[in-house]
Amino acid sequence: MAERAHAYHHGDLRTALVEEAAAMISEGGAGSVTMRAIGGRLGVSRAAPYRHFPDKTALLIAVAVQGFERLRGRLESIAAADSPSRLDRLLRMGEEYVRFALEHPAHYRLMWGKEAIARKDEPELREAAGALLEHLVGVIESHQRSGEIAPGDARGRAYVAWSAVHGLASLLIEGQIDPKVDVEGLIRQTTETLLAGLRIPGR
Amino acid sequence: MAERAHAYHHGDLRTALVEEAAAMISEGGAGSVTMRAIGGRLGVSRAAPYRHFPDKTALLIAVAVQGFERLRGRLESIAAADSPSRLDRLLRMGEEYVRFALEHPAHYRLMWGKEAIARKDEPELREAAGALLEHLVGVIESHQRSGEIAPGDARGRAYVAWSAVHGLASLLIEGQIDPKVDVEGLIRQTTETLLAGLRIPGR
DNA sequence: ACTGTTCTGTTGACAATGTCAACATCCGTC
DNA sequence: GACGGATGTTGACATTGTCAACAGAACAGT
Repeated sequence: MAERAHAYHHGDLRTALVEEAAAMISEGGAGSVTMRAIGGRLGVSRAAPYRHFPDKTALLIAVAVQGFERLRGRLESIAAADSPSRLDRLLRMGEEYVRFALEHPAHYRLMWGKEAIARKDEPELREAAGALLEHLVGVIESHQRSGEIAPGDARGRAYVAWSAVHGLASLLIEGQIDPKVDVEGLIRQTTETLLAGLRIPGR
Repeated sequence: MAERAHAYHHGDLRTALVEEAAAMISEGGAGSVTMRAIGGRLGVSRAAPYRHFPDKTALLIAVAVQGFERLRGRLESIAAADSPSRLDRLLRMGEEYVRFALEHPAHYRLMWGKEAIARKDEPELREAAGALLEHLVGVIESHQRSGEIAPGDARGRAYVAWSAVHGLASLLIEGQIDPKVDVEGLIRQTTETLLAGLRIPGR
């Protein structure tokens, strides 16, 4: 039996835990998620989550994985949509990436593991982030074929692009950017600078 | 008696706390810093730090501020050093930034506040990061005057550059980059792509 | 030197939290 | 209907940050 979305006592507590934890993170940050609090909100006891996750970290990892999957979903829907030009499509993907982080700052922070996730190399998390990267590599390759990005080393160029949008997202949600700055303009400037650099053949 | 110069009073406990906390962070991450542990290592009680910092977060913020200052010091010494060409100097600054993060991953993580620092807008932290940014703006302007970077909006271009190096540093220390990748090459590729993009006038 | 004030450090206590062990309950299957 | 495993509860414990009450040290003014 692969699937069992059956209702035992609570219903589908495992799914409910992940969703409720994500909601609590959005409301009060990852620090506000305690086993007692999440249990209380779902009407179960503090130890109930331990029947579905070995520890709190595992629950938070599930939330982080969900975040990576949703982010990838948003980027893929942009990649799939028709665009006036393919270059514009790539720009919009970069903007969408940053916008996701701005819309869900605490969730995005959790995805990067700094806050509450132990340092262990969690394969689930690595895999979710890896899927995002693979999609980005594919997009880069597609733009290389149409000549808008210099050929060669698609993976390296994908890392460079990822660095740029992740770095900007991180600066923004950590409050390191002057509030007077035009955020939309900065996002656009970043993606355009990035594309200009990628268009030029490296060594 | 040289070791126990001060029986009851420590001497300069405040400074010792910051340095010891930084050392513990390097050894075992920010999670390994507890008031009891740091007190034990310094030979004082668990509550002694409260005579110098209002709470644990304040101590960690002091450590983070120290990190920003040291990073800025390293970048400034590169900026001040003579270089064959100014462009090479800028490349080296970017590489040095990433190298700092790779040498002190836990400390760098702490500087970005995700792990243990409350979400409050701590003016000290903001100021230390701001000083780093101001230095970067100055360097950008100097390169604009010599024509290696397109003119206009030096602050925006500084943010773009900061995003690129911070994003790469973040990806690297969070283990999101395939271990098989040549890290030095990726760093160089990132800085070169960035510079290529900055050389082209945006709108 | 005496004294009082302030700085610095200690100890005891408490609440919050993650987690485990023991127990209870509910479900599908023989 | 009984059984076994999955699911949930309660009690307990260690760890941790933090505060209150206390104590020793330095120092200024007399």
